[in-house]
Amino acid sequence: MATIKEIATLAGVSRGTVDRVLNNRGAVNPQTERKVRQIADAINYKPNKAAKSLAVRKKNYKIAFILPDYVSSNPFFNDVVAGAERKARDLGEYGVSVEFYYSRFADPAAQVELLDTLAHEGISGVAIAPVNHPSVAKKIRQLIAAGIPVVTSNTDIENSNRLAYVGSNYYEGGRTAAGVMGLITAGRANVGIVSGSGSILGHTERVRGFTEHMAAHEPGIRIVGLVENNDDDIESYTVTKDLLEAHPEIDAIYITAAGVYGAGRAIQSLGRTPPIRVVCFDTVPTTVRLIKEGVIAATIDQQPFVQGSKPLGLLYEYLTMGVLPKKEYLYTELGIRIRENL
Amino acid sequence: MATIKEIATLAGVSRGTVDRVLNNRGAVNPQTERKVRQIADAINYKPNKAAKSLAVRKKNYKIAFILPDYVSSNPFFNDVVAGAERKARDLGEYGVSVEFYYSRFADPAAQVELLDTLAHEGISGVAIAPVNHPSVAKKIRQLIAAGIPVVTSNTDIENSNRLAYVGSNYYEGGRTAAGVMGLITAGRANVGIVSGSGSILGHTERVRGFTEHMAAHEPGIRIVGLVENNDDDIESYTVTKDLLEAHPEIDAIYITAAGVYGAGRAIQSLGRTPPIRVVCFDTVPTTVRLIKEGVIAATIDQQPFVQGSKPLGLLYEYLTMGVLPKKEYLYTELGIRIRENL
DNA sequence: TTGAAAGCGCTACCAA
DNA sequence: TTGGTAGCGCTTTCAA
Repeated sequence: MATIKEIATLAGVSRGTVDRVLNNRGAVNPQTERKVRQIADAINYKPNKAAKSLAVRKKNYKIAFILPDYVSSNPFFNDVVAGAERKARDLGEYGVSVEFYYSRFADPAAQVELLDTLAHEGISGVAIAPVNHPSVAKKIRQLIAAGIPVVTSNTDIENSNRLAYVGSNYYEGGRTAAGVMGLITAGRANVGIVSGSGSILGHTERVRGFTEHMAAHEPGIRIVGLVENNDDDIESYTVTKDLLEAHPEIDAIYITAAGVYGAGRAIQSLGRTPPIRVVCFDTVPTTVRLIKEGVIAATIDQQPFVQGSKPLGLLYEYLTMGVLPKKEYLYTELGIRIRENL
Repeated sequence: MATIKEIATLAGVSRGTVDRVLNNRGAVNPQTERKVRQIADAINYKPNKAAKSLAVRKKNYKIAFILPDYVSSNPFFNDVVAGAERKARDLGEYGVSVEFYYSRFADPAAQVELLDTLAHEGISGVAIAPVNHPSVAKKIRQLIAAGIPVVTSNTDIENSNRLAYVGSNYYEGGRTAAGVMGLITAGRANVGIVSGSGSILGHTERVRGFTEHMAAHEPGIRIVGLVENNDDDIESYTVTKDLLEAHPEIDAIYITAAGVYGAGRAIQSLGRTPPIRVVCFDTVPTTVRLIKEGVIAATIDQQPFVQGSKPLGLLYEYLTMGVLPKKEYLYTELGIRIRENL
């Protein structure tokens, strides 16, 4: 384990000089620089992370995690928050603090203002589930330009220049759901789709991935109808019931977003034989219950815990070690869950 | 962020004393002790991990990872090794070194000797995929007694008193496979089982989990035969072929261990219609290929990467922070993989 | 352009 | 039973 001190001794310079070379700060005589670099990789120098994060502790890093305010009513986000809080505690033990903020959904102006305030209060980094609006993208670009790293979580936003996105690949999620549907129906089914909202990108992508995969690989599967539930369980219940009554031939249902419980209850109440095969997303408590009751065959999980924890981890690495995320798109894994591996 | 120094000031004692109290080293006046403890949790003291691991760096921790020597011929273990190497690199940046050892499979004496040598050479901790033999368990107990933490990976060993086990829950893996089989056959199938070896606990557990689940929940699924391939692809090819020829009624195959490629090729070569539904374990390259070709419907993944990385992480936490694993059994997740979410 | 030194929070050792 | 101090590897500041 080589250290800066060793390099300094070998090069016959001070530790400060070595530091300047290795971290490109301040000016150094090109001769010395070359010598130091050469020695550094000759002895395979790797900075000690514990020492690094101890030394920068004086900076008192503060990270903000901005979530939409509907998190409390959406059990999916419970797990995102749990992941974030867990990581926040870990980072606390390294001297970094995390604060949570909730900004009104569908109100880009409010989110922009919050970002602005945080920037002025000297926040060190930001994790955010952004409202998809150009004004938010612009504000994020400003933070980035001011040297404040930003990572998006759960939903991404274009042209924002954020460091990375941590979340689901919605299109692939749709394809995976299609694959599961193909397997459990042996390639023959009439599918009804219950989606969230046509104006939310993630939902439409999940529909697109599903239908495109079916069109390409499953000639025996027809999509016979699509309804929207606006992520509301009651609405979900009624539109699903209407859909099933209007299309008695439906023997499979694909639910792309929230409202799984409402749709599930509608399906259950009709009690069709043979039973309707249902595929949906996320592993919230009501969904677990419906899987156990045999109403839902499978659900696709998108690692909400990771969506909470990883953005904070990336910001920490960037701030204390100067390490950029390996990839711009850090997609969470698409886990297929059935009764037996819940 | 409270520090030891602050506590010392508030309590009117030295930092050394606070350290003694908080880490239970050396004797301290009960009065002082109470006072220090009280202040510590009044200001919610949490030790700084970076500082902790920097300070213990002088100890120059060395961890050994002992794997069976067949890892090189078993692609599943490539991922275990990859996970371990990745973590080893990370730990290197915190001043901890990791060395890999390969001990002959099915030779408990060799593994015992290796453990003994390492202990005498002053190893700090051991991660091991143990040979399941009482002599190995006994040696592990000795290391534990000597203060050397041991964590098992991939396979566990009874009565060894190791800190924790990181790996698959094989019984649950069998149940999950049964669940998948139930879904993709709509509950009607004649299943042939291709297992590894009746003398390897993991394999028999996967058979047990599968058959018990079928007996309890799937009246329409019959298990009509079981053959063993000894984890060899050629043997797997021939026994699978024989099984299918002896039982023309078989329309589903469950493979519990290695030899997936051989079995898959046998199934493929017979070209039955309707196609035989196949469920197996692990996501090695040949399995991926067979899934893409439509021969295998689904595979159950057991996070080999985690089996490599987590044991090292646990040992690091224990050695530098004195933190014990949260649980004794750290089961990896059972991920269902199909063509679309490989 | 460089060196010297203090300090991040914790551990460990020696002296009292 | 306690205090004082040096040191882990790195960053940062001040002076030269």
